[in-house]
Amino acid sequence: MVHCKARLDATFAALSDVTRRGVLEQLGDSDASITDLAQRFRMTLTGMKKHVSVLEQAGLVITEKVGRVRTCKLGPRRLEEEAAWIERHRQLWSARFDALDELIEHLKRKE
Amino acid sequence: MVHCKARLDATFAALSDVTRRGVLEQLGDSDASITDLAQRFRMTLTGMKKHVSVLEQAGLVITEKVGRVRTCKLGPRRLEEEAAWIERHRQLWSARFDALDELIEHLKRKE
DNA sequence: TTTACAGTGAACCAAATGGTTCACTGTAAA
DNA sequence: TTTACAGTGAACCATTTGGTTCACTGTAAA
Repeated sequence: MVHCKARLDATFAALSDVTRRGVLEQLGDSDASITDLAQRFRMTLTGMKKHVSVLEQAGLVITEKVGRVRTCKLGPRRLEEEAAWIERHRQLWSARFDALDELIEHLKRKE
Repeated sequence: MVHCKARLDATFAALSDVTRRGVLEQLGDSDASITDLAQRFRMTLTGMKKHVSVLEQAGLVITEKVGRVRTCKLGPRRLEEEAAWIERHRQLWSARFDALDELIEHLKRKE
């Protein structure tokens, strides 16, 4: 469960960078090499490699090196945990706003 | 739309810290002052104030200072954008895995 | 067998992050 | 009117982050 917190940390951190979200979008479209990605995002090979490593660390991307090219593709994680976290909090939010709505209704009826 | 990217950045960054997620959970339960939160998370007032500012910046929390105490509560944003982003990518993921499943099925039938 | 190319790792850099202390302001309570 | 308390801002600090360059390895192509 501590483990789980750390993973949420890693995943949300990975998603907090616009370049990395872009890489995920790209990989949703088709697999790509480090060179492909570096070109598309106008960045050094080394720089892109780091981003890919972050995504890989978070389990969002998997890579395989064959010959001299490393191919990146979307990983097996489907963001279930993150979706669940957000959904849970949407419910908290909603509950509170609903309560507010009810209160307002109540006050209205009282007048 | 650039605006939107920046907001996703800010929100995911805000969510990438375990303390800040904890604060959101707490505020889902009940409103709290900076002092309350600082105590609960064993942190300086100043430190907690910074976290709250980050959450406020991302629109996840709103605060109001009356007298000398600043009360924090969940903000009007309900993480719709973030949920949408994640959902969209869950679909991308799923589509790719479904395609893989189909390929496997196809290969099986061929044998 | 050269030569060119994809990636990698180390070293470096500036900026951001997560935290502290300390001095201060403003408000509430005695 | 003291005094205590909640918050704030500035300054500082260590670590992380997002990026670079440069030297290197290994593989593919000529």
